[in-house]
Amino acid sequence: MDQLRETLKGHQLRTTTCREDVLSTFITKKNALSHGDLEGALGENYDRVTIYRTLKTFLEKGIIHKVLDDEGLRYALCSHSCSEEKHQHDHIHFKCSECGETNCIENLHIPAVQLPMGYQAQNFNLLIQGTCPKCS
Amino acid sequence: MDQLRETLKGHQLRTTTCREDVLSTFITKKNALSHGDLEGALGENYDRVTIYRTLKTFLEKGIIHKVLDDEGLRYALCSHSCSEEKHQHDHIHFKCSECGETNCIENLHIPAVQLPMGYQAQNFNLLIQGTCPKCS
DNA sequence: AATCCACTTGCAACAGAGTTGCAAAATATT
DNA sequence: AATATTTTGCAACTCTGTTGCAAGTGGATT
Repeated sequence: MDQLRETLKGHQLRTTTCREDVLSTFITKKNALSHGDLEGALGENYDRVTIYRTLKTFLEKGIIHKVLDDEGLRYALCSHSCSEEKHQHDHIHFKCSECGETNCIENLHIPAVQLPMGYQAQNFNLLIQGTCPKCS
Repeated sequence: MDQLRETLKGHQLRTTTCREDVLSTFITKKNALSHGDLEGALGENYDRVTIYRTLKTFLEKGIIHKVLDDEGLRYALCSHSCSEEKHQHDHIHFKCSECGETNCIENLHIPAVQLPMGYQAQNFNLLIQGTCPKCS
């Protein structure tokens, strides 16, 4: 529980109960979470707006990153400690069509892609859909 | 202009002016379009709701597919004729951070990825962000 | 532990995106 | 031209996300 305070302090953030609870939710559930998921988990305790603002702050500080699939926007913890300046920008996410969960796949590189002339790539985001180990 | 009617008929759709105009917009502008883009282009002529429903219909019939980036949802024409049953599911999209346009990159395969044990992939969606030929 | 300032929260109100029900209009078929 | 079926426009609504502001809290200082 003190680890939470450490993480927040490490990103120059005041420790508030909402931030601790949101961060802790991301850590215990390991999959990507939408605002709605968090509202479901903590909604009694905090205002909708506060959760939105917490997510925005965590994004800016590099604690979480956006995850997109055709159902909408989710967030997941950044694996290697990202900071405000330095972000790890290549992500692979796996969305299970059975259980609907989306997870980051760590320790896996996106293979190089030969882009046509003139395109300059900055970052890559791969979304794989299929069946996860739990559901197959 | 008659090609539009052919395409619609080919997907068992009645030809209406709205559908023709939406389809024609996708063909002339070649990049991915959001509902807002279409509303901007044709908004005087058709109701918001009608454009939403047209997009939904086109999606179901496999005429267009979803394209996602962190700014939201867009749609783009399916390259090889997709049908209601058979969809080409691997897509590479390039989003230019300068001009904001998102385009499908055709004729380019996503290299194989070694997924951890237990994961079964069905389709791949790669979003590359960077600078496009026009802007570099 | 009391004070202070800056930051954070809750509330209300708003803006935008997307959906649904229903009556009127348009399409394709005979 | 008449018909059944599909599509459209309108109104109303839901869901997601944002903004301004006053009240409350965190944490550094004394």
